[in-house]
Amino acid sequence: MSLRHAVLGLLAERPASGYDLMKRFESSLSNVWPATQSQVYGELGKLATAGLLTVAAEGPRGRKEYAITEEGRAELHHWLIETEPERFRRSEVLLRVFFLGSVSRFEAHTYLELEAARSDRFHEALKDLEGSVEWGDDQMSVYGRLALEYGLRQTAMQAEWARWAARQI
Amino acid sequence: MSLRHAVLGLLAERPASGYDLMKRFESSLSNVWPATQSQVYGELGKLATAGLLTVAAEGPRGRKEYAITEEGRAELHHWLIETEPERFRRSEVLLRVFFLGSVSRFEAHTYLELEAARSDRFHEALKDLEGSVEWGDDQMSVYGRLALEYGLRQTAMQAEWARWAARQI
DNA sequence: GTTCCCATGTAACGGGTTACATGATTGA
DNA sequence: TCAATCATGTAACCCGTTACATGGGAAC
Repeated sequence: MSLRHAVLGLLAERPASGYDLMKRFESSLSNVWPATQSQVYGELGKLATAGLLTVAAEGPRGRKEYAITEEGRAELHHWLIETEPERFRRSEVLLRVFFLGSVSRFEAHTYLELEAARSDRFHEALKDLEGSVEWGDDQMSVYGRLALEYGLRQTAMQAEWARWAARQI
Repeated sequence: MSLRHAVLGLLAERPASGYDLMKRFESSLSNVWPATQSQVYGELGKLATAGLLTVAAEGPRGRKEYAITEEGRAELHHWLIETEPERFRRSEVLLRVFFLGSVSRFEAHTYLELEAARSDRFHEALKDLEGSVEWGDDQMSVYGRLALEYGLRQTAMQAEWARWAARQI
């Protein structure tokens, strides 16, 4: 049920149309909470019906600009502060590790080395992203940087673990 | 589409009934790939129809013991070695971080410290698990330990990151 | 005038969760 | 005999993905 909060969170910063939101999902939230166009438009409709958003303005080409309401802000705050986030679940990488006993040691070793290389590549991609984004003083820049640092630490840890695991075999 | 591979992977070790599989999902895979009872029974039916499993034996109370076929093993091997695992997606913890600008600095700081404490608690729970499991020489023990080490490193990294992030604010 | 970008929506499908429904066997 | 455990299955619902469908406005 977090897509609604992602939408509320983005609109809390400033009003936007569904189209605008999609771009922001793609540019800043894609690694954290991806969403498709049909999902976003659907959710905007539901949130407006529920009174957490309003259509603040209508523009050309049927553009509807949504703005968060007081109830919307209250719901966002409630979610952020008073509810616990879901712990991580479902890792395809780890699921495979459980079954490495069903292939040869050589294949298992290769899998883990490959996984290390993939983590390195992702780590580098995040560093490139860090270098290419124009970081400002806005909300998204400040907190987006914290999230990116998490990604850097995560990918580094994954690569180290995979190399360690490969040595264990 | 990984539930089918989880089922194949468990049955590759030894034949089992749906009921047996559920217990194994709960005891060893719960942190990596949780599954519900209705999912497991449904998947067993589909896999048997597709010829990746067979009903090897029937027991009391309508018990059906499933065994993996050669095609099943081939599919498991193909998935494990020749396909790429999905990279991590959707972190509710990080989604919230993006929106910490919409609450006070004090609340943002508290959230991150709380997150650090939650990571510590999960880390300790994993250590307890490590101490309580009877580790043998079987496939699941060897590779399960690698997965558990990942969890330990992950939770440690999360706690460190959250404390670092709290200091940034 | 044609191509890009802006802009919104619907439909079909698949996977996951929860709840419902049923019943046999074992052991205290 | 009663409770716990073994054992299988179905139905409804929600969420996410992919594909389809449509059209206005701006710039060249």
